[in-house]
Amino acid sequence: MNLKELSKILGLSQTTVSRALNGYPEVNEVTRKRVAEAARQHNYSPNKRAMGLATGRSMTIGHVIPTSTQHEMVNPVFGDFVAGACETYGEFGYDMLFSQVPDGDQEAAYAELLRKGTIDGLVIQGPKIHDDRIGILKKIGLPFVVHGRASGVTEPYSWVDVNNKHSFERATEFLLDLGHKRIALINGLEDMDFASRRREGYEAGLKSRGIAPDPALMRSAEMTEVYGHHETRDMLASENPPSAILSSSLITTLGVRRAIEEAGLVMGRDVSVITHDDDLSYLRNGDNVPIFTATRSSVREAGRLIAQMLINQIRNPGLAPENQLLETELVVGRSTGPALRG
Amino acid sequence: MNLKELSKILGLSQTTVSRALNGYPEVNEVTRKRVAEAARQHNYSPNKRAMGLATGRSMTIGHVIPTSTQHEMVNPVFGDFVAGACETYGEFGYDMLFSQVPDGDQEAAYAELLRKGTIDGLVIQGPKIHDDRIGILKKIGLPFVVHGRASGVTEPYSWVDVNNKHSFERATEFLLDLGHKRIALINGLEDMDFASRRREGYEAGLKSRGIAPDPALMRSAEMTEVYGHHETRDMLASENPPSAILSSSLITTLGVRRAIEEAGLVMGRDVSVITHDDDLSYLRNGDNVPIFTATRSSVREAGRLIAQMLINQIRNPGLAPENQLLETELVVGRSTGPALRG
DNA sequence: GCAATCTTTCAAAGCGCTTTGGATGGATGC
DNA sequence: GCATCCATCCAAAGCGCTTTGAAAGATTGC
Repeated sequence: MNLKELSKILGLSQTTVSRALNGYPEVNEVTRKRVAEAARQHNYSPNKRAMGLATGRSMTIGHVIPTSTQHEMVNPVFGDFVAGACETYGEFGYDMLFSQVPDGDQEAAYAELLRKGTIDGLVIQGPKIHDDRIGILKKIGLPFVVHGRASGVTEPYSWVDVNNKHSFERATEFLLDLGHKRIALINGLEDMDFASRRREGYEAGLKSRGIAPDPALMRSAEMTEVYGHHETRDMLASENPPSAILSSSLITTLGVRRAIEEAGLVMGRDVSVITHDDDLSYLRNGDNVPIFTATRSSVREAGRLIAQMLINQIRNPGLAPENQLLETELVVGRSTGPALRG
Repeated sequence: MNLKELSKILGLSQTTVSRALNGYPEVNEVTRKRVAEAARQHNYSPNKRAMGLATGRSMTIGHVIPTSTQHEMVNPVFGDFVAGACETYGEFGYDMLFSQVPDGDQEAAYAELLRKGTIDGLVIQGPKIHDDRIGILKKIGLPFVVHGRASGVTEPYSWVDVNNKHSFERATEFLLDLGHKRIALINGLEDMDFASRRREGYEAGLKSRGIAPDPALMRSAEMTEVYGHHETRDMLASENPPSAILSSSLITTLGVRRAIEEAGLVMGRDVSVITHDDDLSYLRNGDNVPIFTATRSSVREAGRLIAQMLINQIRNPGLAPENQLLETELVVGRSTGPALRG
């Protein structure tokens, strides 16, 4: 069932039927109703490819699969982020398309995506401090929104980001207020922008109380459970172990807890822990009482917001880049307590 | 730059250029080279929508976002599965498209996906024992492959599944061999096919040694960390606690461990634990020494296999449904040990 | 009552590609 | 020398939709 057949059945031209279905004004309300009814009855829905060809829009938004090339790791945040974005896309009639863009020739890959006409816009995840992709996309002229920011990029572009610096500064001060002096940071890879900002926040927090950051307490790597375990064990076994740990991801923090318990210590008493919590649907931070004290920000909600911003950018081509900074919520759980007197 | 312009530049017809680029035989090797060179030089790549319209194929494969409606949970396995599938799609020139299909009118939604011509095939995830989707898709005639099986569906269809029953039977026997008599099962939702099969395996293992399954030791819910913690705490506090636990997902198992440690017990000594491990990239089961004894099967690899099977089905329309049963590997870690003499 | 103006409808062109059904010309066979 | 065949190329139709420009009919103003 296509437009031609449907219009033949109705005894109308394709023009009229198309206009009736797309809500154009120059069509009688009576015929519009008739058309709508017939379309439903005959199970007609317009062919997207043909529509795209005729309009030049594909009603599809691209996402690039965020695999870290180093360990081919998929970001655990991915699923929830996508679910959030997808919700919004659905509302506005957009589909979501994934590609794997080879790390080598990114520019060519993006340009091809545009030329091929497969997508109307793109979401960029996991930006590094100096991220080439932003410049490339601006040059190409493909609408895009970044999930996060790239501090090294000065030209304006659209982004939605968590206020990572402030968030970790506040968490650090919270620990300082509890009397902790030796606070460790188990961070993500610090060429990633979010991780770098968290570190800045951490250091700013320490400096505000006149404490110099100790390199021995600052770790950076891909945020796995094993990593959290390894670094924590290492630091706890050192001569001057930390009394508190700030961790960049809930998964890493599970490893932190494992190491604390293996060392025969009690979390929240012997060692305080604050984690960032992306509010993943499959990994909640406890139910009623939070397991960990955490800086929380829903990545699913971020997905929704980014989708909205991108659709807005696509629909209004001349629009200036938009930005949105999300504050985290500091949730106090049972993993933090006052520093023990040494 | 489109076909028309390119052919004008080359002084050839669109037909010839198109054929040269698509590898048809009726074109001189010399001109083919010339065309290929010009295409590269002018950055030409064919418009996918136009191609799709002309060929009737969209070179796009659909995935439906697997949100459990109950808690709107995104399956943690999602990211890695998608990454695996995407790899294979990329190799064969397919794109990957996501939609959220409303739970209510699935049939209509699938039929529309087909009619709209957005996708050439579909991957179904998370099948329940009685899954309507399979019947619907067979009726509609859209090629598809199921990740998992639906025991309640008798007609043939293509699937790739883990041998869940055998896997859990073997795990149960492994625990029995260690002398454990009271073995708990912390399972996923048992209307899900995989969970139901795992339970069958668990019960078969017990029965082979003449042990009757104890309903008090069998739990079923969505596989979160909190769930694992809750059920384990509950069972350990009971009059007749289990000495071993079989858990359906690594994330749940993290909760199991937390409860064991909170109870002041040592995992692997006081309570043995075996988990299923999907080999997620962001949640490895330890590095050298596995943390948990586990039944392991890479969900990323499953993604690759399913993508291959689906592409095969799409390319050979008459083909009979294919099936592939993957065996898990039993990895022995530090979470299991001999039963203590009561 | 007739020109002017709306309202409603339509025919046809075009989006960029593939593919059918020739055309052309040189090589081949007899 | 003529018919036949093959290799190579092309013009044009068609995929299913949107959209431009025009036409037909209804309504209005004077």
